[in-house]
Amino acid sequence: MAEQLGSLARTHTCGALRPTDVGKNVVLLGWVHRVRDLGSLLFLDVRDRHGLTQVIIEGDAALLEKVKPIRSEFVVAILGEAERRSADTVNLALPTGEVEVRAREVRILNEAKTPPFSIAEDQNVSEETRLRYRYLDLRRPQLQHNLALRHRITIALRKYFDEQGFYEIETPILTKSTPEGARDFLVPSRVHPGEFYALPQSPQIFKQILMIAGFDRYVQIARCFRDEALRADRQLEFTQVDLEMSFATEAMVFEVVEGALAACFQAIGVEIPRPFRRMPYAEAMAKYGNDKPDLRFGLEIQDFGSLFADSPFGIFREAIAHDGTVRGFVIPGAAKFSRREVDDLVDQAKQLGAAGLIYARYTADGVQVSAKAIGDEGTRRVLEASGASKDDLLVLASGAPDAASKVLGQLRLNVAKKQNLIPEGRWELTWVTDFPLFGWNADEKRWDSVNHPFTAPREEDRHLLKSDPGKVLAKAYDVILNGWELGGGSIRIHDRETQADVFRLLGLSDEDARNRFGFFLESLEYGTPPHGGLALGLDRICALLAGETSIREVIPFPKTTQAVDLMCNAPSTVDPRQMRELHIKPIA
RNA sequence: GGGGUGGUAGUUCAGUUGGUUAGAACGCCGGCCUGUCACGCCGGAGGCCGCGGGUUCGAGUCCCGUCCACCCCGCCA
Repeated sequence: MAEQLGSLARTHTCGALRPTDVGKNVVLLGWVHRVRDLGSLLFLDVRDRHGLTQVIIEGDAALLEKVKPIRSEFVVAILGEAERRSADTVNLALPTGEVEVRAREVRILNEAKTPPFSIAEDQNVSEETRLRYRYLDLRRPQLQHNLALRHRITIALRKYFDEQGFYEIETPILTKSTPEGARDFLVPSRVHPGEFYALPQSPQIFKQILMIAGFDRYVQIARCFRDEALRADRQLEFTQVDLEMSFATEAMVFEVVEGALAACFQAIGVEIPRPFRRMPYAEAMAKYGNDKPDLRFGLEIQDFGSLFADSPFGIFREAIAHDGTVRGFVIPGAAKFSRREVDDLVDQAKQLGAAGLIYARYTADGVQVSAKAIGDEGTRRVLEASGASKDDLLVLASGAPDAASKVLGQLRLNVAKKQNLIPEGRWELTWVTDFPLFGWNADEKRWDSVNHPFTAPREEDRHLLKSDPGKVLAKAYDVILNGWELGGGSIRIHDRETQADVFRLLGLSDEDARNRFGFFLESLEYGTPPHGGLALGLDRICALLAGETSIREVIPFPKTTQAVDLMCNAPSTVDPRQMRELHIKPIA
């Protein structure tokens, strides 16, 4: 049934024809977008990724008979002549709308089953169906546009980094497992029974070794793998724009990365102001309860600890007496919240782990507070300090400073979303700097790296390494866009002793360290330049710039939150022979 | 592992306090139509109400379990 392409070559894409092409003999190759059959007059809209062209079939009974079975998504070749449309039939909605192709011959190159959802209609389809028929979803304008944008961003980055003197260098996909950090994906070795490769969580060690090797500036668009829970902004495999620079200071990394992101924004025609804002980690945690603050809206968290040290409200007084504090934020216009709405806020706070949530507001004849013991005077004082107007609602939580801010920070995001306080089309970029180097792991009673174990401490904090590790701040930084972590990095440790000190603090014995990173520790001793870098999440950049809320919309073949590829049905069982060859056996 | 939202025709959805034969739109199939472009008009087919139990005279609707998709927490150096 299907006819042959033969030596037929397209003369124009489906988005190309203009009035200047009128009179030309053309060959179009593409998919049938829509058929409009008017009896002895029939229109075909033919589509490819470049656009849509109207084809007219008229006055040729044999041809009309031949095209009769054509349905949406058939693949066709159109041979005909480009004609100007009469003034009353031009379609200004189409770039090709001033012309049409009068078909002389139509070849049906392939038929198509009726697709489970329409490519031509812009209808909502459940993500499950879209993922199962991803090849059809990819034909639709949204993903066509998103992947085109991703291409432009990727090209812009490669061009930018080349201009900045970076070499693009590849690193292994089959590499060595390093037990800290995310769960590794393991690949059993056939040649070495019982041994495994790991897929890289990031090319971290390799890029540092490239600095030791003298490559000075390295960049890679690197696939990374982490066997962790999936989210809207996290997939098992994702793409990092990984970079590293020798003799780099934090300021140098910031400048290079700001230029790279500016190049990305140019792909959507947006000029972003530079330099970006910088915010110490401690400030981000205090004001936004979060190390990736969304700065598109206010609702900043304020500290009211000093107002409640002698409060008649025991819960606040006690919190302060035990190194805690009272924090809160103002919800604009929320004074009119009903009992039910404020109860909902309190419930949310409790769900987020708060012991409770107190709210306060002005009323027609004074003030109101949900904890009577605070009293009118105390309520008036805190409302005044918060800057709340008579239309606003103040919410308060007490506890350890970070814990209180964390709950309020999450509540802040919920409220902003629900109250529609997040403006469209705003781009709020910021660096978050001065992360702590270590975090206390209460479960295992030891220090963990907040970033990774190769992150350098700030010089002024080095003396605290042994005496007070929790106070040591790192030369580490994240770059944040609209509440998403776009990337993070650090200046690295480049001397053997500091690296050994850090490993010791992390509870890694010399032997453990040797087993896991021995080759790397050894390499540090052969002339390592000071160096640092960062990795950007390419999927996240593309998603945000495409206006999407999930990176699945910029990844051609993503997995579900249950880590399944619904199109090819991976993962799946394998032939027992394959497993035997790999010396492995399922235990469940 | 925990919390939440959803699952009814190919698709997107509606379906009342549990009560006749489960509806709509688009799509699909057939017919008519010479200027359509979301063509129009006429006719038609299409349902394991996610799956399994239970309550009931009677379940799409109520209860329990389970599966799938999505969002969030934990997790993600």
